[in-house]
Amino acid sequence: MQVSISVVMVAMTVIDGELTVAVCKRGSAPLKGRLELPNLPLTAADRLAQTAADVATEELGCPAADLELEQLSAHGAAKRDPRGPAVSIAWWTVLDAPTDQEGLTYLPVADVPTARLAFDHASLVSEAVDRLARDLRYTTVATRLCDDLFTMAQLRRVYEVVWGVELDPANFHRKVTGSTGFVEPTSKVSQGGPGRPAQFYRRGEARDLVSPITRPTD
Amino acid sequence: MQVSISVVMVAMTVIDGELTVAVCKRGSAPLKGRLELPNLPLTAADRLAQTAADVATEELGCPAADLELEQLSAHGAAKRDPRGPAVSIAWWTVLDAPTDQEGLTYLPVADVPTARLAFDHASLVSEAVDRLARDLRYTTVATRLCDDLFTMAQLRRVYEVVWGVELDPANFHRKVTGSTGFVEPTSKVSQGGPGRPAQFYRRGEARDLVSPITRPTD
DNA sequence: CGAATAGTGTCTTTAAGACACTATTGA
DNA sequence: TCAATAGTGTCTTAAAGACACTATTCG
Repeated sequence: MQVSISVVMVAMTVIDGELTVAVCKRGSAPLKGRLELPNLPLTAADRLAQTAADVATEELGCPAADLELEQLSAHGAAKRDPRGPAVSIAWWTVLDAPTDQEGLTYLPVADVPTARLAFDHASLVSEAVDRLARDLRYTTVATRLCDDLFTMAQLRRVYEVVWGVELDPANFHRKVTGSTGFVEPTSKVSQGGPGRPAQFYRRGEARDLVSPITRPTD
Repeated sequence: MQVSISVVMVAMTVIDGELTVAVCKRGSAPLKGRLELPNLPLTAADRLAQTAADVATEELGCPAADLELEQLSAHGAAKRDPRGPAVSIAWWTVLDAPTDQEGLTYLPVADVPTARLAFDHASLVSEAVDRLARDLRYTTVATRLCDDLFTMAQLRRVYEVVWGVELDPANFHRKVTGSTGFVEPTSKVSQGGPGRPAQFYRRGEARDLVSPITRPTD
């Protein structure tokens, strides 16, 4: 059986202390005008990863080279598209800041249940948020939600926003700096805010954490 | 673009202290006679999970109701099939024992690199083994690699085979029995072997472990 | 009996969590 | 000065690992 395949992207970023997801308005039928996740049709069978990169570059307005895209899952649907049966392959990624791509908006994930996203996109967001929350424990993905230079407090706020908890600053600092390859200290310090200036860090080489960051209320 | 989709299954089980994967011989071109993973073409776009269940039932000879199938990943290939471009969607599962389905053999995963599996199936096996090794830490999947009734030593051997390590029987016993919902004790005890008879356990209700089983040499 | 395996007790070490305390800035 | 935030010290508690020890079977 021949089906058409679309590649869908769940791109998350933190804005004003809220976890948000990039969405755009559908420009054509079916469900014209409804919010949906950025996506593109697959144009060649051996271009799965390339099409995901294209979605990032063209729909998200962010060069794929700056991102780490990860495959999430594949879903089938019989009548998504009037032209025939379709399968969607979902990917996810995180951005250190919202892009200002034309037509793209960032929807707080807390508002997704009431935003009536097109097709099964609401469940894809929920799947991606679960995946991100899990990956925060075992990987260094949180550093990709921060700027190139970030303070320990900024990194900690990523965990607090995604997990919806408060973490002890002292223990978090010790845990992160004690995890080989998580962050690298720089000689720069923050300035301007209240309180003692904080040291800036940048991403370390590690992708996986040897010992996980404990998520409270486990 | 219209492509054909195949659903591929990586089914693993332990035989004689070795982790093995179910493979069969290709019956048609291309690569006729080469070993490959069990698979079926997708026949309807909204039947992704159903087709995976069909592969289990028809190719593996194991009713899908007895298994937990999990999606692994999707891969594209331009010239897999001479009839046109194709995408494969891989799933994985574990069996408590090899099935005796006609034409199916169980290949030790250690032999996969030299067995020249068709297409990208060798990398799918490697991806599934990694996933299984990871899931042993965080889930109760190991109980599905055992019979309905199993001893603590049999459960421990699953970990030892997949991880390729030795675990302390005393600490393993305490950790597993102390993990809520992992196993349920029965009143039965083993008999016939050397040494003190062991208590039989059966699977508990839990799917995820509150606190992971530590993998040595982390 | 001794060899083998099951299972418990217990000590040591490590890591997490709580939180007091010091450090350094802006108002 | 105080309020605020950064970061260190240190105590308590929980869990992992090592391994001695007991329990129960077979040959």
